[in-house]
Amino acid sequence: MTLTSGPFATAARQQNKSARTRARLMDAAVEVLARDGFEGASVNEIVRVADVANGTFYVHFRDKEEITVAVSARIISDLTDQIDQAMADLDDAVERFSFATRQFIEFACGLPQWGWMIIRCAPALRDTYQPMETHLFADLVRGRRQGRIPRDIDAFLVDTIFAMIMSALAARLRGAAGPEAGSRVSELVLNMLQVPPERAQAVAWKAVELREIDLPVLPKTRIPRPRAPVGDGGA
Amino acid sequence: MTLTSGPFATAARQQNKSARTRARLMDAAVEVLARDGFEGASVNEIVRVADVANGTFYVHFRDKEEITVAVSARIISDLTDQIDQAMADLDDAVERFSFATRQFIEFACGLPQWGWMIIRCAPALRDTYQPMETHLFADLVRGRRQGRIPRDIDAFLVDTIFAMIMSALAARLRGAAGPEAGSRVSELVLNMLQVPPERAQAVAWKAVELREIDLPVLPKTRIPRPRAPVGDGGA
DNA sequence: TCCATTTTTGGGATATCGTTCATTTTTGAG
DNA sequence: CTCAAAAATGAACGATATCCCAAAAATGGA
Repeated sequence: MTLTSGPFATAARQQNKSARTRARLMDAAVEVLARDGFEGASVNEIVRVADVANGTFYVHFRDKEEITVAVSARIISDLTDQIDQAMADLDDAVERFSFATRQFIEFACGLPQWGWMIIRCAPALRDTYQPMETHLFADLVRGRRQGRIPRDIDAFLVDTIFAMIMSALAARLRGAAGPEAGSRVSELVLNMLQVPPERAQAVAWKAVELREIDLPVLPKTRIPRPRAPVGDGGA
Repeated sequence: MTLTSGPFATAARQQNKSARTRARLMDAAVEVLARDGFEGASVNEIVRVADVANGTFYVHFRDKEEITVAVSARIISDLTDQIDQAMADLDDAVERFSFATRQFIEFACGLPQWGWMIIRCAPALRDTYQPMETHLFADLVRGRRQGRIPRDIDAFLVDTIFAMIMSALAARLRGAAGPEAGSRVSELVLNMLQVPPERAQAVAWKAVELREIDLPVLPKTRIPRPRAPVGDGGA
């Protein structure tokens, strides 16, 4: 099954053993969380999938929540970084929104386990997933300031938009919607924001070159072992 | 704690012992499902809350899924019945939509456990909750036919709208939104459907008399014991 | 090659899970 | 009240959960 494959394991292949084991646990966690959801997942199932002894888990993580947060935070951070980078040259906030939405959905479809994991864990770990909404918020406020979004932006609205995007992703993952899902939900959101319909449609359906997100996880190049004089027990 | 209170238990107070125990289990299930979600809920926890012996559970239900479906189906059915009834005199589909949405959110806020339970179980039991979307679908198609909703209606769109309503309900339940949540999300949906903005606003914010949903569960008036020569299992 | 350090191991303590079923308690018609 | 039918009980079972820790294995610099 999932032995040394998986995005985290692949990215950690050059690192020391501890990091590699940690990465395998994280890959396994994604698989289990995607399948069973946060409440339904168990540490035992994660170590089983990772093909690692159960005691090993507790060397790396305190409990289910910690590994979930670790995995989620890493995925969110890498994903938003890469999407930000891919649209570095886009100034128009409306186009940015549509691009990011489409890129996000298509990406999460390429790694369905990541998609499902996000969908099933976001409600249970709201503050961990907050950065995604914050990003969204920022772009929308920008569009408002640019005069391209007539409607006022606030937290309730951003929450609503986030729910719409997640719903579209879920539909896509379960096969109820095709690749057009991103454009459709983009257009719906822009209509909701009272962007002129012609413009909403033009932006949402404009052909864009969706980047193939590198490898979801970049190694973060950590040197194997710098120099560790004495062990000290933290809190 | 939750001894003989709870909506199901109250409604079953006049029925035979079996029905009363069943009702207590259902009340307890709602409490546990609201707190722990579907995957996280356990039969043991349900019987603990219901203050009933563990073996008793299996006299009434096969497993966790069965009681969840039973509870959900009953709640959905009662709720949609009552909302339908409350808007029997409303013809305009746009007004019907806004009314139903607002009534639904306010109702689920009055019984927060029911609200949380719906939010946390709907994703896991999609087909059980399908009737809600079907109702929504019907009203929207009606509005389309009436010429009041310019945008075409399809499953993807209804899914999106459902997600928006659930999101608004969640915001309301967690205290992030006030009583205006229903009107806000109504207006957003109507904008999305390309209903003229003035009309959307007028309909969504029009003062309506929200009915206090009776007792969520009506007894279904089953005579305590009519005369039962042989037991028969109705579907 | 050797060996101190890092890392993994897997079994054990303890708790809870779902489920069954022989037994006890409750119910209500006669 | 009597007593057969209906309902509820809770002890007991095996599976599985979390978490810890003494011991074994792997690692990598000298």
